[in-house]
Amino acid sequence: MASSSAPRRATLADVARAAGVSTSTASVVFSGKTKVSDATSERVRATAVDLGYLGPDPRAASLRRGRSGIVAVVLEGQLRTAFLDPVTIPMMDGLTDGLASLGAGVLLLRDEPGEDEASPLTTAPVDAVVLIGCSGRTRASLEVVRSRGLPVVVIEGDAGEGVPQISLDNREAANGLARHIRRLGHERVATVTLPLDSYRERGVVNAERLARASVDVTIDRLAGVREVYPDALAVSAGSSSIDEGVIAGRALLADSSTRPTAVLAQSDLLAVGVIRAAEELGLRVPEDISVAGFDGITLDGMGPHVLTTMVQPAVEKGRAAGEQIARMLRGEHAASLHFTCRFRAGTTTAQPPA
Amino acid sequence: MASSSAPRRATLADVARAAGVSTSTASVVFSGKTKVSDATSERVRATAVDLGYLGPDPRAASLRRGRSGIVAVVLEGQLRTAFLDPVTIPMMDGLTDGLASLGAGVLLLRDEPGEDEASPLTTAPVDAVVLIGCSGRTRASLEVVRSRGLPVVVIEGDAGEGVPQISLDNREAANGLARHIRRLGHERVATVTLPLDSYRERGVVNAERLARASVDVTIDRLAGVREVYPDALAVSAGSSSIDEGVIAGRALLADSSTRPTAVLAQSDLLAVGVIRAAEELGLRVPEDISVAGFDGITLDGMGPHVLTTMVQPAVEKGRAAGEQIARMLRGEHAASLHFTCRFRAGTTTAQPPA
DNA sequence: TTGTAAGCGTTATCAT
DNA sequence: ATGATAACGCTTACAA
Repeated sequence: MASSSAPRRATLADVARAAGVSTSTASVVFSGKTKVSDATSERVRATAVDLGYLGPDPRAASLRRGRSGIVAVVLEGQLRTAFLDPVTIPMMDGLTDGLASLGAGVLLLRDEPGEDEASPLTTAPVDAVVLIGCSGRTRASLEVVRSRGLPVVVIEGDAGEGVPQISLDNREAANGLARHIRRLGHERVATVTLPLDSYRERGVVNAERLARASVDVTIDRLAGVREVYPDALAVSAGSSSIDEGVIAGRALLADSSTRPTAVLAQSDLLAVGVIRAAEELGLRVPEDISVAGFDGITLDGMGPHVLTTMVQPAVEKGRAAGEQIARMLRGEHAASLHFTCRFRAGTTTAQPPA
Repeated sequence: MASSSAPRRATLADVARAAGVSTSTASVVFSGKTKVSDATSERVRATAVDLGYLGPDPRAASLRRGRSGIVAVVLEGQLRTAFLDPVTIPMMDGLTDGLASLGAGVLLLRDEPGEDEASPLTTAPVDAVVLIGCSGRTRASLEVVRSRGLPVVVIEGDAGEGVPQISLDNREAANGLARHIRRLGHERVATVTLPLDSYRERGVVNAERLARASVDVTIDRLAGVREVYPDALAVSAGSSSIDEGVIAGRALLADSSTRPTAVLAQSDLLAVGVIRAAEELGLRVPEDISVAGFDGITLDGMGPHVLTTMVQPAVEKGRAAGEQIARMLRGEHAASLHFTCRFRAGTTTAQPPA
């Protein structure tokens, strides 16, 4: 069918010419932005089919319009790592929702380890950028974004001066959880934290390590607990996962003489791990030991337990980010938004053993 | 600083003029495609800074180049659903890897429920498309993609005529697992399948339901098992998750008179659920009952068990898709690729009880 | 309802 | 090493 030498693709101009109309009319036939008589519309469409015209080229349209309809989301590290965190996915879902009014798609970018100068972020035809978990390497991305003059929103991170951010009441929520534990009568309480920095070292969090910590979420949630239990023993996990929770849980619970009666984990996954570790050691939850989490994710495979936790509005956070982006692209003023967690009493916390 | 009326952004032409060079020279200063004397390069860069030029506009560049550097990935349904499947994430990681040689980013699109005519896929400035799990609604996406004349690769799905696809030896692998079970001496074997279609109904899979099934993965894995155990009882799960595995497991194991000695689950998550159900019922795995999975994902929180399973090369599948896309964009011929699973003997299968 | 015309900001080719 | 020039394919005031 096709001729042998690469036949230049038909363009809107070709169609217009062949149909005997102006390019503007042809354009409008496809965009529907203006009324066109049925007759011409038909004729143009037919000619388009004849010539094998495949519809307006989005690249040309986006140049002309000054919009590509694409918003970049910059995630830390490997996709794998980012999506391991169960709150990421609902958040992304919310984001696509919030962006829906723009009809914008989401371009996934990872912040490259740095050496490579040509970050895709430099050359991607995006209208705006969402930065997630602005820590360490993400700051470099922020620089690129600012130097390109793109609208940007940061989720769970501090981008400083006038960058709208979507934040969570991490300290207050952790504090609330700790108060719940205190109300139950617990006195010996320990906490399992998320990683303190990109090195993700496990172990007891002392003053020195804490001073060097760079992940705000971790710092804030810990601060909230320490407001109630200033001397709570804290151990850091290598990541937010059940396995890490098990490791931390064993470390915390193995020695029955120093064993806490309650453990506050900084994520639900870690909490589940702590529960596993407790069960391994023959401890019953919550009779022998209380465990609370953080996030309020829907956890597959939890069995009969309902985790006591702080439910964070993950979808809403994402949606809010999307909506602020939409505002900025409409030329409106975008604001920082602060979300609060909701306490959920579960079956994993109770009074300490007598 | 900035003047009050919206000051048109500086363009490359502005910079060139102000620096006293041609636009082509200015362009090359930024792209590095040709040698430029240090002197001019410096001057152009300095002028750019002076004028507040933010670098070449990717939208214009992509029109001129005919490339946007973006590849769309179409997922079924909500992001949430797509990413619930633990193989999706490594696959996406592989995909971004495979695409890295192009410097292309990945645009996440969900196949909309249909009514909305203006699918983002119609207007997104993408160079190519990857379709995942081509079932049902995804076919509509395929139509759009073809009518736009975009290069496309399908993962785990049949797009027919000349569309490169990345496939897995689902039937053979399931068969291998079943043979492993038979070698161990099992005779009463049941299987838990993935959903049969988009209705995702749970329950016994009879001939009638099987005839109406539309998900190839499910059909093929079941076929592989039935080659070895033609009469194996099959129950379908509502999704690939631990909770669904528990439900199916209870149904299968509750009645001790009809209880199978081995259960082949079509995914690792389902297998974990079956194991939970077994333990609930006081059955030991693998002493009382053997359980095998499928996928070979790294499963957080599995404890001491190592699942007997077929490890599928998820990352490689994604990478392969990316590489085929890269070939097509270079004008080379792209091929369909077939991947095979690798058997992994774990601790969850053994001889049937005596 | 349709046409005219002026870009959108860049890059590639080919000279010089 | 640099410059002139021609696209790239479309949208949108504005005019008719």
